[in-house]
Amino acid sequence: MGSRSRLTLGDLAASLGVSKTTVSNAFSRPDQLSADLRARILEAAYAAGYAGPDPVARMLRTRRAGALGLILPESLPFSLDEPTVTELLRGIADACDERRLGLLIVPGGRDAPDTRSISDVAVDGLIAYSLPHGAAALDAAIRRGVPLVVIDQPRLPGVTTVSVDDRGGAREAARHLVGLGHRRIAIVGLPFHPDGYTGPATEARIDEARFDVAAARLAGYRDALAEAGMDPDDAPVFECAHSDEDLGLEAGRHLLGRPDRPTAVLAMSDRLAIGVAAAAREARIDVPRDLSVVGFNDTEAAARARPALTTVRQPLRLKGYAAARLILDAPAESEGAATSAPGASVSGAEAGSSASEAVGPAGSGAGGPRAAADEFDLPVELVVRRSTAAPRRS
Amino acid sequence: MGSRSRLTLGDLAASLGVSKTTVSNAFSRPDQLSADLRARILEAAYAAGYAGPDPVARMLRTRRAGALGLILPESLPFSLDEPTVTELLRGIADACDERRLGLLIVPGGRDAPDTRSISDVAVDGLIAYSLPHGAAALDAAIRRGVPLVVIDQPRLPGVTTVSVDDRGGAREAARHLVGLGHRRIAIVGLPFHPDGYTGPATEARIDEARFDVAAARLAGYRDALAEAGMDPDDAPVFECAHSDEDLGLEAGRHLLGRPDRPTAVLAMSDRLAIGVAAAAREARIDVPRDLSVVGFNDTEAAARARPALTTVRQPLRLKGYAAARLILDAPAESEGAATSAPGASVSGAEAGSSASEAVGPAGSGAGGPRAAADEFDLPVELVVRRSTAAPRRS
DNA sequence: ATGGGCTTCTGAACCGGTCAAGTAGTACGA
DNA sequence: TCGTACTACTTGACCGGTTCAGAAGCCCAT
Repeated sequence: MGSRSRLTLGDLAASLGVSKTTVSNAFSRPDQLSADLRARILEAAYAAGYAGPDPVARMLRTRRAGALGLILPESLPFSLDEPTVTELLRGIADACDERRLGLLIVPGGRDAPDTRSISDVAVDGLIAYSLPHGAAALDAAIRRGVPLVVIDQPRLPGVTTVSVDDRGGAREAARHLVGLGHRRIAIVGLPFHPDGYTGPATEARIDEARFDVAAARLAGYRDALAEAGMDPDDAPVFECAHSDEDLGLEAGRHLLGRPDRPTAVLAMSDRLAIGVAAAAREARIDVPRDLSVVGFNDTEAAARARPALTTVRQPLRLKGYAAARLILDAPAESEGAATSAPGASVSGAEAGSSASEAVGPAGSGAGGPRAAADEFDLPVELVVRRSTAAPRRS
Repeated sequence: MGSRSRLTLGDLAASLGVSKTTVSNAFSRPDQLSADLRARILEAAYAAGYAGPDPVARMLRTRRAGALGLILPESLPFSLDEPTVTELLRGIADACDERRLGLLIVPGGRDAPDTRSISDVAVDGLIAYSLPHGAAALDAAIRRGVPLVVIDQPRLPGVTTVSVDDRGGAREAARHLVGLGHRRIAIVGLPFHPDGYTGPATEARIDEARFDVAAARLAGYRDALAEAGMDPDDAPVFECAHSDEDLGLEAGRHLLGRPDRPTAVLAMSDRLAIGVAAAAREARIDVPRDLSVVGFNDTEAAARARPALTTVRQPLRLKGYAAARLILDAPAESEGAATSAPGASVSGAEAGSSASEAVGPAGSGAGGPRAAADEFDLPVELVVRRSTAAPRRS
């Protein structure tokens, strides 16, 4: 009784007649004191209702927070609908669980100017996912000083980046259609800008795209169209503010209503593709006989769709895992016994050794012992299912 | 140059010839210094690459972590499959976003003896979801000293609890079947114990159930059976280790293969119910003509199922929101202008006022100004769809 | 006896901020 | 001319641990 303030390690030490250090050791370094005394201390602590050293005080001294921070492009309630995000989360959580680290989802509007939440959070590292180019949050994350890995964002000098070969995957997807004989191909895009716009994408919006994924995939599509001798700019692009079935439906209605109806649609996500297929069904256009549809990501829904969706598979979970591992392996870690990752091993992403992995545009430094390579592109793979076929003779 | 250590607020102050306090104020209390000086400080900070006060040091002094901790019954990769968890997460995130708080997912096996992760995490409050009775994690959470709210767990004296009326909902579900004329009713249960067991539930497992939800729902089912003059113990109970379609399928196969095939199944979750329906389809048993199936939770899948699932709706998102609000409103907060919650308002869960809401078994204290009531039961509602019908005359 | 090596425990500095109280300096009203 | 009030800034304690460099005691070989 008496003092109303919480019990501290010091109080406990005093009441036991030992030093703070010893009590501290009882909790954190059992080998530094006799088993006897330790038992006595723990017992007294328990009896007094002392739950152990204050985590924040400990963090301050040890400089470790025991958690990774994750910055998402949308608020969590929204993001949980997005299979790409949940898969990514699983991958990150895999890595966190291995190390018994917490996963802290950083609050706040992502393209908002207020970045307090990012500088105010106690984490050992930050992962930023699919932030728009130039986002204030990204700046704050960089300045924050903790190890940072960005996923699906434009390369920034000095910032470790994890992505997949979006452009290559998109190119494969488009080549697939071109190879089947399609010449009237429309594109349904992920957002180029974080402004909520849905509608035909103007060339200006595309040129100044702030979302890397949309830009890269579009570039890949156009690569293939150009290869085939077509004018890439002829393919109409319908931009959707989010990746969801409803907007895909809207895009599909728009594109299928055009006079020179496309014979194939390249959608930048499975959800959009599924929406497009729904629009086709609505208009009694058969997929794939009268319309081929290609998605992206190869989420579960793609295989379940009817017809099953041709799409581009990307290793989403691995992407999350790799990002987390890159942060966790970044600082010290003498690379000793490789007992860390049971099972999975980030393909080509094991830090160190092959700095040849770095393909950064602006050659990132003089190749010296720069801790880790700073760009990792995971492979993608075209998965051909039943939603694509040769166009009918017209 | 020189010192290799990170720049601190003190360094900055020294280099500017002002006091630490003033620099601190420049960041955290703009009104405490002249705009001029503030601008100069911020500029110098920016130039020096100082990202703002160290969050951990700040936390130590202010005793606020800016984050809520969430303890889940399973690891995150697993939990993300579970619609009940994601809905709950949304609700919690809603509340966190309102207050710009982070959401920290606490790592570690939930029924594991190692609770370090819980005492080592920097949070302003903890939410524990559906932990088994007697879990070490729960103990640790209680001892931790921060505000704690448990969801879907047995009432514990002094611990704020948020649940829904599981028993009442289950009772309604069973009454519905009884009312339709069913007499041979089987039950497919959520786990009673965290031991991974799947199979017929022995009476011993049920009596010592460690998961409150399963126990409460079973009790509700049995209430209704008893009301109808049936022996509640006659209804076979098949326990599933997790709530998923595959185990529901397994349960269905088991129950439908019995000599005295049930005419109806009460499943403790929609996913289990959907699995049971799949088993029926497999055995060419028509739902609802030859078998009625009732789920629980009313997740999205229930409405989408074919036939659409009769189920018990519970406000999952609200449950999460309410839990978070109870934590956030727990300590100070002078209840001034109610500008806090835009839109939503926890029905019956606004702290303060009606302490009559408290129905705790062990009268929680002498009714004095005990900050908040400590039990909140949200309502549930039976939703009748197409998966239930009267049994055929046999 | 002497001294090295161990185990066990202590004292004071430190982690990087925030807070309450206090000191100047200036303005205002009587 | 003084008291009051307010603004702009400073001082020193404090948040609750951990860490590093010893000190004290003990065992054992030399």
